[in-house]
Amino acid sequence: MATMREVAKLAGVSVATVSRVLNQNGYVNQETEKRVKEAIQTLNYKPNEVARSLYKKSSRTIGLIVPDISNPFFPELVRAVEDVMNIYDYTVILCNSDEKGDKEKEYIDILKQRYVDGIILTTNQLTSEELSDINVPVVVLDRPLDHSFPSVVANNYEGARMATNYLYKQGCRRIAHIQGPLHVVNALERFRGYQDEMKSLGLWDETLVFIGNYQMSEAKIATMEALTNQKIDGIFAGNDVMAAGALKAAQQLGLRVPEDLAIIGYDNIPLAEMTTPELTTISQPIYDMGAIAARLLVKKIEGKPIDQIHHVLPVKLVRRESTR
Amino acid sequence: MATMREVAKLAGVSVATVSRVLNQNGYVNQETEKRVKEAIQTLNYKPNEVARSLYKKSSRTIGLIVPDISNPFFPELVRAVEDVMNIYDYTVILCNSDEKGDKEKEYIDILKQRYVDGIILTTNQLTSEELSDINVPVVVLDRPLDHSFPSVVANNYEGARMATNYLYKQGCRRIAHIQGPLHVVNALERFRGYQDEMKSLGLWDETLVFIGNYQMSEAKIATMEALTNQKIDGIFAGNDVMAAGALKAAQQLGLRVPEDLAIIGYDNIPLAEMTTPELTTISQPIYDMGAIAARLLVKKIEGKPIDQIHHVLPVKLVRRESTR
DNA sequence: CTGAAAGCGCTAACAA
DNA sequence: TTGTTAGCGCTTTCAG
Repeated sequence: MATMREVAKLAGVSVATVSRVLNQNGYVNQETEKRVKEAIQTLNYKPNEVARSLYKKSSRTIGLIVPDISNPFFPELVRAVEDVMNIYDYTVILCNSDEKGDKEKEYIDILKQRYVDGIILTTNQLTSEELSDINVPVVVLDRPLDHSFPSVVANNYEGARMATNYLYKQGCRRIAHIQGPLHVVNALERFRGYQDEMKSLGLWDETLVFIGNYQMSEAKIATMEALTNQKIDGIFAGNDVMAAGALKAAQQLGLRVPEDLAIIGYDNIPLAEMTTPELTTISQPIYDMGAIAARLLVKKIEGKPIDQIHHVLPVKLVRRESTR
Repeated sequence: MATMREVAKLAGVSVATVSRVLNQNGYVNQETEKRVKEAIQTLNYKPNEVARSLYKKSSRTIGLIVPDISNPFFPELVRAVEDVMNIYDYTVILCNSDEKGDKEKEYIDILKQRYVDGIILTTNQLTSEELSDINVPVVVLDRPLDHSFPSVVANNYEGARMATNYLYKQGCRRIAHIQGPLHVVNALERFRGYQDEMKSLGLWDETLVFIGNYQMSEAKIATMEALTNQKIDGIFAGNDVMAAGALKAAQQLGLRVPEDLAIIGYDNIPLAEMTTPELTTISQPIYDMGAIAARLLVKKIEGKPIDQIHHVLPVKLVRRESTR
């Protein structure tokens, strides 16, 4: 890797001049500019980003903290963030927090030590007080915190009501809910949406609620148990992975889906089209969420005006085969 | 963020001394060491990694280039790499190449500009000549290149023979193959394994081979067509995603799986357990592959001796419900 | 329009 | 055992 000094020498100018043509700031003679550009070409010079970062206190890098990239909801989100950041010439450091506040904090420190220009957080173990002294632009994605940071979330509450109501309209009256971990805000909101809808339908019964922890295996076990002990004709699962688990349980018990039991998931991850029957689900604009968050972060970093701080994206029902 | 100078001032010593206690090199008085440590504590000092990188020409960061994180094979691989790198205090920059040589090259340049200490490549668009002047430690993962770089791959050829032979032993005689994109080395090897096994079984017939491009939808369409035009009693799909597509096609045509048609996939991604029937598949130790590659890279970076340069990990057959 | 020089925060000789 | 100094490669005043 050639250095700027070498380019300068070859072009017969000072490093300051090279820097000027590189960053297109300051005045520089047409002639010299051409010579410098040639030198850059022949040496295949690429500026050293580390040196640049040290001076600028900014690294054209952002941190992206997700709970776990192997959770099928996140790959698309991560991809979207990477795509957008790539357009703006930022690089992304990926961090898996496993929903642990400690790991999140640790990563935030590590990222700050590297002069990241911003952080996208997909997590909510940290309170906003703990984040208050972070002094790096932050955008919160998928997991709302409070109103102190720009955020991009989908309308979990509405989606849950929509799902529950759809099952009702399909004729279900004993509608169970398999809930995700309630310390995860969106799981809580989905539960609330379900609860409110059931109440307004006059169908609320707390024994219809089960814990699935966003895991297929746990959801399957919980569903097995629920289905054998209760009369249930519809299930609203807190995510698609749990819906797949519920589907398995139903099939194992010899129930027909959707005839005997309707199932609806949440997220619309690729898996939802791969099961048989395919899953009816609430679709979140996952890619858009990531892309919007990334754009928001870039604007914050560059100090550009932000028209809207909090984005609540609409969700929609995708009818497939697991409901009538 | 406090700087070293501030720590030095507070402790009443020179920055050199602070550096010494920080890096535990050189001699330093017990007393002063204590004072320095206190100062570090009270200021909550964290060394500036960028400055450190500039001097050391090393950033405790590695680049991980994958084709596409949304392809369900990669999240687990990425997770493994991140986990291991995290243990050794390295940070990972994620790059999606979409199998494009240009993007790969571009990312490699960007990574080098940032003084990454190493790169893990999960791709094979670049020839080893193009990579020869890279002068950064590289480990090749999942997609073998040639023998110039350390590599970690699973035994694709054996896996394919195993899958094909298993279908044969289950009584299948007209065994089709849905192949992945042949410019992807592992897809090619799986095809070769299938071909060789079919030949040695005396069953080889080139009209039994279809293109699925590692995509569910394409595999579904190809299977539909194949199934209506041909007599086929077994399908070996180049990956699980395509196996899921084949399964859908079969079900849509009213074929029973595995009774009328046996299907076997490849990869053993989580999806394989979510379909009904669950997919019999060839299991690759995905997490291990990532972890071994990461360990290999760390050893290369730290100049430690490497006992084995090329790792070909064994695969195994996982019997589930899509075969008899 | 251009160059010299200082400095981003850290590390590693070299002296003391 | 400690401080001084130079320098990693770049950017930006400040003089010319």
